[in-house]
Amino acid sequence: MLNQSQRSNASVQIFKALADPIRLAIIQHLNQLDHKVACGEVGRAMHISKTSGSYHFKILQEAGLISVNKVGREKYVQLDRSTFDHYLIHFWQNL
Amino acid sequence: MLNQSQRSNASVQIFKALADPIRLAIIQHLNQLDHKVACGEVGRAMHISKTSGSYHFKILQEAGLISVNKVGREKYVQLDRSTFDHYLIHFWQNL
DNA sequence: TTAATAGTTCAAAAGCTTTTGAACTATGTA
DNA sequence: TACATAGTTCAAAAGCTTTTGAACTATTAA
Repeated sequence: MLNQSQRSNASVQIFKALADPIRLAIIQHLNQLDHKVACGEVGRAMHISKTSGSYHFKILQEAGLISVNKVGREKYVQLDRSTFDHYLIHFWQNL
Repeated sequence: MLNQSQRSNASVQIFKALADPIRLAIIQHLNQLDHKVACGEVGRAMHISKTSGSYHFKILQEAGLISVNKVGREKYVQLDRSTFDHYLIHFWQNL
């Protein structure tokens, strides 16, 4: 039988990124704000350590669920709604 | 910080169920057939052991992504599209 | 009966994910 | 300059998921 990477594809990566309570809470928070916000500020609102925040934002970014831009020492993040649309809203078309 | 079960909720369970290449392949297969089919038949089509099949169907069922009915010694499964609609198609409304 | 088939359960092993704290880079401020 | 702040990286530990084969239940067929 095939191993993880042999079967892996983009949908699996998206759903793994969504399959975590902290990351869903981050998404909910970013959705409510609906504008760019610094990682640290979000992390503080989630009551997680900065290391843990860094880890979760990386997973969301690699899945294409957030877009990122760095300004000075701060990293601003924002939802990338086109990815949600593609994999969730149009799930059956894309399967 | 909270542990897994303290944060867990239904969306996380759904996305965990979707976050696996074998289970996505099963969903794809059931979607194409669009009628009841026995677990064993699906498992054979996926080239997985029956133990592994039993494990994956349990996860899909507990997430509410499939409905199940047993006839004799066979267990027939079918997609529950209302769950997909609720958590994927209406993702933002439900967040 | 006996044997075959569909599926489940169990515990162990293998594999993957998440958290942690310390050490780090880079930028901004006094 | 020195110090503070935002975020990253690393390795180890803790925790969770998946696969495996053997043993099991229940049903069907010869």
